[in-house]
Amino acid sequence: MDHKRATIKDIAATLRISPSTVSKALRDHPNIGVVTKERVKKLAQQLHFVPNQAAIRFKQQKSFTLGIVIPNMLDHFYVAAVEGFERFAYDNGYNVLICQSHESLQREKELLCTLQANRVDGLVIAISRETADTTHINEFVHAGIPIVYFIRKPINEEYHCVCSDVYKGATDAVAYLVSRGHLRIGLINASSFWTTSRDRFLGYRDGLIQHQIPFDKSLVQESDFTQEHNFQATRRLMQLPNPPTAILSFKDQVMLDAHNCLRREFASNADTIELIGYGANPMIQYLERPPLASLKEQPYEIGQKSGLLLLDLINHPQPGYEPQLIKVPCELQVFTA
Amino acid sequence: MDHKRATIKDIAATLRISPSTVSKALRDHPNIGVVTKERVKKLAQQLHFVPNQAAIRFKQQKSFTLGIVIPNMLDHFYVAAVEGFERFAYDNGYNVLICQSHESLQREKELLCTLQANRVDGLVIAISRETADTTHINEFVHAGIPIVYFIRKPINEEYHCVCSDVYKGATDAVAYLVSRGHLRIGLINASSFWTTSRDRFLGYRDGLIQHQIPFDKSLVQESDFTQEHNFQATRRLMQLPNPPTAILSFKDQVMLDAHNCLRREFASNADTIELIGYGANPMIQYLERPPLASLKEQPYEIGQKSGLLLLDLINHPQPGYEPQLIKVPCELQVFTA
DNA sequence: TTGTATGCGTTATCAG
DNA sequence: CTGATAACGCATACAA
Repeated sequence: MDHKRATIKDIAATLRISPSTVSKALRDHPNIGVVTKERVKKLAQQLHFVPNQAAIRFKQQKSFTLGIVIPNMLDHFYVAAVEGFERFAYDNGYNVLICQSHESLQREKELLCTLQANRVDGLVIAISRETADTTHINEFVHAGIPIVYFIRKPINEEYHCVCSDVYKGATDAVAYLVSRGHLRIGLINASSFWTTSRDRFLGYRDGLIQHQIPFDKSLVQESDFTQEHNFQATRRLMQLPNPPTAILSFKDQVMLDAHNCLRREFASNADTIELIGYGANPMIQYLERPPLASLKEQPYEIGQKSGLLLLDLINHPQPGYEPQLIKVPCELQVFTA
Repeated sequence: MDHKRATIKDIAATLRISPSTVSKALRDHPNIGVVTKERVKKLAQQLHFVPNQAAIRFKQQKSFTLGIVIPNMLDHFYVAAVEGFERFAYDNGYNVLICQSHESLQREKELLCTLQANRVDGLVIAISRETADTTHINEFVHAGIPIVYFIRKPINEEYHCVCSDVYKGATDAVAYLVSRGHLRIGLINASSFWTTSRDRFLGYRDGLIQHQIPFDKSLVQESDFTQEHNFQATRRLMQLPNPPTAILSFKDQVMLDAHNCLRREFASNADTIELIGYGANPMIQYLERPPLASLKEQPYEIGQKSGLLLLDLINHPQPGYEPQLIKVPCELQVFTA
């Protein structure tokens, strides 16, 4: 039963025709007679012939494999982004190697090395928290492998990028909070290495300015994605002489920790502080007293568009391709009635 | 910059030695002189030489790639299992193709076909909800590709399998509920195709018997993972003439829906009904009134052990390998103080 | 110690 | 319409 798998040669030998004829017949090459095609295809079926991708890849000098690097898969946001990308890739005949950096620069470097050894035809990456230096990524660019940043992009690199329109999201959130009477609005933001942080900040600041609310930099705190730091950032805000009455957070995860912190440590105001995050995490529906709102992003579309852009770069390599910056809208979703 | 990548031939030509010498030198073959090795390695570095895995795979007739098929990645449990598997695979020089069936048999078949075309060296699979027939999987077995079922296994197939010891988990849960005075304990279970459902059921039933509690089959309901059905199953239990005072659920997701259903539709008893699920979902920490407990499983270890077993099967192919059944313990984690 | 020859499965090119 | 041949990058058995 488990003898070697059938190859084109086997088919050719059995049918006493040449391998190249078989190859063409299987792929419906116009130069092959209908009768021959039929015979070949029939036998191929009988032998459970499946073309050896390894050989094709080798021959074509193309791996038909794309790499996608994300910080982790515990975040539904990234999972959805991967799915959008993967679906698009599969539909176009590509495999996808999914890699998690776990927010480690070291690991990210190793992954890129593996991906390079695997001769991926293209790469989509959301850089790790630690990725301030991008030499390892630029190596890919030098090797001529198309790259698309997505979700997170280093602030000083001008490359193709697909991400949420977090700027508009922030201004919308601020506008909504102002409409509910808030004048002291806090921001818990993430690494300033990323454009996605800077854009949230700019949206927040411009949102305030649009409503003639003075910008107060003590109301802006930085955190990462650890519960510890999220709690600390929340405390710093709440211990201000004039604490905020509403907080916009970089992500729902951060918002949930802030929510928890308020409940445990600032119980007296916990219910009056209104919170908005990014992501519209589906788990929020299970909370008894949900936060105010979240900016619902479209990670699936982000993944899809990254794939579209990447394949375009692969199929139409142009030296001076102007860096594309694609922004996918996000929308305020209000939880409390 | 983006000219073709260096190959062994390039190095050989530059150094005016033969490709095979280069090949051996790079892999520290004992037959090569130290001086030559040095020269080769130095130049390889300079040229940023990375061995072409595609060629190696082709040559070796091995893909150094493993497949892992799971229902989806939205469930942290599967994500952790994938991670355990992946880490183990990477550490042993294998790549991993992660595939999601999205609980669709059709998609599962397509995925297996792709994996076969990619000549994966082995496969780990948690079958979809719809997978009652396993012909498509048996094809792999016939092709001589090692397979390990994990997490979910069809009830009528005797193959290698790694999963949680859900039987013991269920008896433990029942024992704990009994110790808290419960005599009417419900069970919301999943598809009876799976051993993992049957074992939960057996553990539940035997647990009751051990405590001289009569088994009442109306207390056992089946659901899938949709919120709709989870709500329905909960309603069916609560609308019994003599409803349960505690419910054991197939998964935390099911338990959370039951929790929600109770709160919304049976508010008067919502707080007295004690709930136990499987999975110890980390999001539970954010609930104000968490359920009673959850059986904490060890998905990472399950993934790891699946990898270990799979690699063993790949490296020591034995025709009459006795099917291994590996059970990873799970432990009751109590949330309410 | 080093080099030469061969083949893995497929496809592209060119000749018949 | 069909077939022969070469090539992709590497590893290996064998020859020198």
